[in-house]
Amino acid sequence: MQKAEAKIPKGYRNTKQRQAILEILESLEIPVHAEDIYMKLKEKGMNISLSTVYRNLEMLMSEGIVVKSHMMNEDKARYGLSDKKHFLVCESCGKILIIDNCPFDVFKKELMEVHQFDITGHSIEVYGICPECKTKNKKKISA
Amino acid sequence: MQKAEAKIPKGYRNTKQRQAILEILESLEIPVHAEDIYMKLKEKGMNISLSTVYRNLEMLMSEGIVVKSHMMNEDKARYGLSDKKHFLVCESCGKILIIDNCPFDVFKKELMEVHQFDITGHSIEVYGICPECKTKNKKKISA
DNA sequence: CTTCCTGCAAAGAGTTTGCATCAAA
DNA sequence: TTTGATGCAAACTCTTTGCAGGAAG
Repeated sequence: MQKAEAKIPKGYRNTKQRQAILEILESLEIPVHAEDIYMKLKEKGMNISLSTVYRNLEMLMSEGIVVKSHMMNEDKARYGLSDKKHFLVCESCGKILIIDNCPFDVFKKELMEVHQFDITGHSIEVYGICPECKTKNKKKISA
Repeated sequence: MQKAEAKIPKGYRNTKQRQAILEILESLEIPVHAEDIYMKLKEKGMNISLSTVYRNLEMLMSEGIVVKSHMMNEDKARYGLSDKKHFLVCESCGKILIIDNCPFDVFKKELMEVHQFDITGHSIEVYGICPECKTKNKKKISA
């Protein structure tokens, strides 16, 4: 199974900033804050501004390539390619895992019938405590 | 099945603003913006400030009584009692329905085993087009 | 009385926008 | 050459915070 490569959609110019933003998003396992993208590109020596990042993210969202999500307990949004949209978040350390087998489709049909909605998408975030944090907490208690 | 009534948790003073915020939350079917709560109380003639609303929402969240959620395409958070946390949102008109039978528990066990997480909570938002908007769109096209 | 809570105003933080310049096509 | 895209700075909006006065217990 090959990774689908996100490309700049037709009708938009191929600028190096735009290209770089897409590459960053592809290289990441989890969705990130707009400023993370900005910082990573700055570190690479690229001349880019935060507004360019935001403007491109907005364009990519409108084209369905990027999905925006808000984690509980976070004040800023995260952005990621649209195939990474189901998360398992550790409430203790903030670690984020991607859930790749989404069981939602089973439920989707029922939901469409009951509410007569045409379902276009969904977003799932699951919160919990990761194995590492569970271990740390045990140590604290027994110490 | 009787509706569980949310009360001001122990250790906090019983002020009329706090009480009123809780009553508003109980009276609503769907989660609302902080400013909605503020406006509703202002309309009722209550002397209250937006910061009081935010401070109380924060307290209620820390006590697990209120849940904060960000809808896609919205810039501000919504707050609701914690039993109302699964939404069906119309992308066209913004209408929000509560999904009350959450199928997630089936999946939860598997997730805990695979990732060794202690699952503490989750959030689900489903997006689509509601029946009314489907009808409107059809009319537009045929006109 | 004591301490928490509130209202007000100001500060903060993330995101958006206006505008002149730059570069893709 | 044309027009979309960028960088910078300023503007906006939601949310948080400091502080002095007020109310709950």
